Amino acid sequence: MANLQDVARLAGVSTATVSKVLSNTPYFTEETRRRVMEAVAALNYRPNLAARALASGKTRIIGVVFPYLYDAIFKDPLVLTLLEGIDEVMTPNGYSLLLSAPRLNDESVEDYLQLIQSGYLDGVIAIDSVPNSPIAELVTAQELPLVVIGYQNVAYSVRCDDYQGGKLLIEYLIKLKHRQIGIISVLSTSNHAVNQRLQGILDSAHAHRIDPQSLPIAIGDFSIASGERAILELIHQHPNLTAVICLNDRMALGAIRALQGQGLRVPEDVSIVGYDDLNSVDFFQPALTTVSQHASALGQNAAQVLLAVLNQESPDTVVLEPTLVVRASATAPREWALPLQGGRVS
Amino acid sequence: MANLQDVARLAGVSTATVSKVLSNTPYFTEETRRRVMEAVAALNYRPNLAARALASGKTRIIGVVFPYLYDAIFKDPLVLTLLEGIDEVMTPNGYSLLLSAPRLNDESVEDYLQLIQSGYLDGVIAIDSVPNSPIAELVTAQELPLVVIGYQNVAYSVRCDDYQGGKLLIEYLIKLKHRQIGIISVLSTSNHAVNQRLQGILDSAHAHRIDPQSLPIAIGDFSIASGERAILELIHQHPNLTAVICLNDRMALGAIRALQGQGLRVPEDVSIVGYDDLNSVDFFQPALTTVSQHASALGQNAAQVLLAVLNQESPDTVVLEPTLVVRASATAPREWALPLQGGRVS
DNA sequence: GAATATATCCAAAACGTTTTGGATGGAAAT
DNA sequence: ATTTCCATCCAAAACGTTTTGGATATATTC
Repeated sequence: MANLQDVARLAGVSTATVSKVLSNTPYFTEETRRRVMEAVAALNYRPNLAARALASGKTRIIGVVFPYLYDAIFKDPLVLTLLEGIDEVMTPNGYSLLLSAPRLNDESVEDYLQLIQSGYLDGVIAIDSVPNSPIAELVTAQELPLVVIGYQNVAYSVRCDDYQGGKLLIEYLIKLKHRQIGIISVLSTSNHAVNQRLQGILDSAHAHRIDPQSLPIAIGDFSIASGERAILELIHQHPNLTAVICLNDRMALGAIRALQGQGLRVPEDVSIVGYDDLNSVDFFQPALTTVSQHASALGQNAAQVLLAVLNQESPDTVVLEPTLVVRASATAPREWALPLQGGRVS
Repeated sequence: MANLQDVARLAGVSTATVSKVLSNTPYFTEETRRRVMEAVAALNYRPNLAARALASGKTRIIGVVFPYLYDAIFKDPLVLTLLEGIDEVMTPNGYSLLLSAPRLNDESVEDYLQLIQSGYLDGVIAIDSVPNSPIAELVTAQELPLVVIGYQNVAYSVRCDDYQGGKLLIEYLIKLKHRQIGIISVLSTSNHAVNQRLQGILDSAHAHRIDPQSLPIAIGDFSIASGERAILELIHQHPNLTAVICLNDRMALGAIRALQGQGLRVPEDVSIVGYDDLNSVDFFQPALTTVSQHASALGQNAAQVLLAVLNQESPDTVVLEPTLVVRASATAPREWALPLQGGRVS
C-alpha cells in the first residue's frame, strides 16, 4: 500500500503538495499537478480513510439508525425503501451508509453511544418510530448533525403527514357512506406516526359528527398475525361494523385473510383499508386500498436535508403529503344491514 | 471531547496504561484499573475510532456489498433478510455494517475501489448475483477478507444449493404427473444462482426421461411485470403446458396474475411454482408453492464464516440445503387434456 | 547478597493524512 | 534599488490512538 510519502517521493514534491493537489487546491503549476497525478497513477495510490478521518475530522460516513422494535425493522419493507431513497442521494455525494439497528437495551445503547461519540460519523439519519426513544437525544447531545424521519422535536426532521393520512382514510370511508367503522391500531406507546394517524381519524370523525368514542379500537402489533387476531375480536364484539381501518398494511392483510377464513367477503361484507402502500399490496385479493407515505421520497428528502445541514445551512422541516391509493378492498356498504352473525365468529 | 491524554492526566498514569487497561491487558493493579476507570467515567471518555483505526489497522467495520443490477437490489426483499442475518451475528461481535451498492459503471467501480482500498474495512461480505462481476476480484486483490454469498470462485463462500433447488421443483411437478412443463427464467448472463436452478431443472428432467430441449423457456428480468409478459408468451406458444416453473417468486406472482387475468385458474388450469419463498407469498391466492433458500441463515452463515476468517481460521464453504415449500399453486394436472384455447390468449 | 525473574508501568514511535505557518523565488510597484 | 506582492511549494505540527522497548521496583532463587 503506497502512502502519501511514497507518492511525494516519486513525484519529487512534499506530502503537503500531494495532499493539496489531490484536493484541487489552487496555486500549483500544471507541471506539478501532472507529476503528482502520474505518481499517484504509477503507485495506484488511494488515500487511507482512517488517517484522513483523523486528520480532517470528517469521515464521509453517515449513520442510518433504525431503532429495533418488535424485531420489525428488518421485516418492514418500508425500511428498505427508505434506505434506497437515502442511498440514492447520499452515495452520489460521496457518502457511505453505516447501518445501525440498536436494540433498546442498556448494552446496545452503550454500543450505540460508542458509535456516535466516536467521531466516526459525519451525520445521522434516524427513524423515530418509538416515542421518547433516547436515540435522538443522544445524537443531538453529541453535536452530530442529525435528521430524524418522524416527529421527534429536533432541529431537522422530515416526515409524511400521518395525521392527514388518517384523515384521508376515514373521509374516504365516510364518503362511501360507512358509519360503523372499526380501527386496528397499536399500543399508543409504540409508534409515533401511528398515533398521529389515529388522531387524524378521530378528529375527522368528530368533524363529521361521528362520536370518536364510538369507534371501536382493537390493538395489534404491526404484524400480519396480530391483524388476524384483532379483526376477529373486533367483528365479534361489534358485528355491525361495515369498515375497518388498519393502521398499517400488514395488519390489514391479516385482517382480510382472517375475514375470508370466516367466510366473509372483502369488501362486500366488510371494507378494509390499510396504511403504507407496501410494494405487494396491489397484488392481494382484493387489492388493498391504502395510503402511500412516499417512503422513497422521504428517504431522499432526509438525505437532502442532512446534506444541507452538513453544508452549514438550516433547511426547513419537510412534510410530505400522503396520497390515498384507491383499490378494491373498500366499497360502499350494502344498504340492507345484513347481520354478520352468519359468519362463524369464533 | 475528552481524549486519552485527558484521562491519563486525571488518573495520573500514562496514555499507554489507559489504552491497555481499556483493552483488558493483564499486569495492572486493581488500584490502577480503578483509577483509570474512574477517570474514564468522570470525563465520559469514548475512544476515537478513526485514531484507533489508524493506529491499529482495524476498523471493526465490514462492508456489505450488493452489486446494483436492474435496480433490483433495494426492491428485492431477500436482500433485507440477508442483511438481517448478517447483522444478527456481526453486531453482537462488535462489528458495524457499511452498506455499499456500487452500480456497475466505471465511476461507481472507482468509488468502490476507493472504499475497499482505503483501509476502512476489516472485511467484506458480497453477493455475487452477477456472473463475472469484477467486485470479488477487486476485493481479493486487496487481501481483504472476503466471503461471497454465491458461486464465485473465491476462498470463502456461502450459498444455498440452487441446483438442488431446481431439482426439487421439477421433481415435485413430475411426481404430480406433469409432463408439459414450461420455464420462466432470466438471461443467462444476469444471475449465477438462477443459472444453477435452471441447470438442476434440465438435468433432472433428463434423468426422468423428459427431453430438456422440449421444455419451453421464456425470459423475464425478475420483475413481476416480466413474469406477466413471459407467461402470456409461453401459454400462447405452448397451449398444452400444465405447469410452469418460475425461477423467482416475483415472476411467479406476475405469472399467476396474468393467468387469472386471462380467465385461467391456478392451479386447476396451470400449476405455477416459484423460487425464494418471499415473506408474503403464502398470502397470495393461491398461496405460492416455492423453494426456500433460507436467506436469513445464509446471512448468518456468511457472517460466521467472515468472523472465522478474521480470526485467522480457514472455514469451509457452507452449502445450505434448499427446502420445498408446498402450498396451493401447484396440483396434479387434470387427466383430461382440456385445450387451453378456451382462455383468451391475446 | 548477588542474580534472576516477575509484575507494573511509562516514554516515545508509529499509523497516514490535513493543515498551519512560513520560505523562496520572481514580478510588479515605488 | 529597494520594497511589496503573489504564486508556488515545503517542513513540521497535529489528529488520538496502539504498540514497542524498555525502566523500575519487588519478589524469588541460588
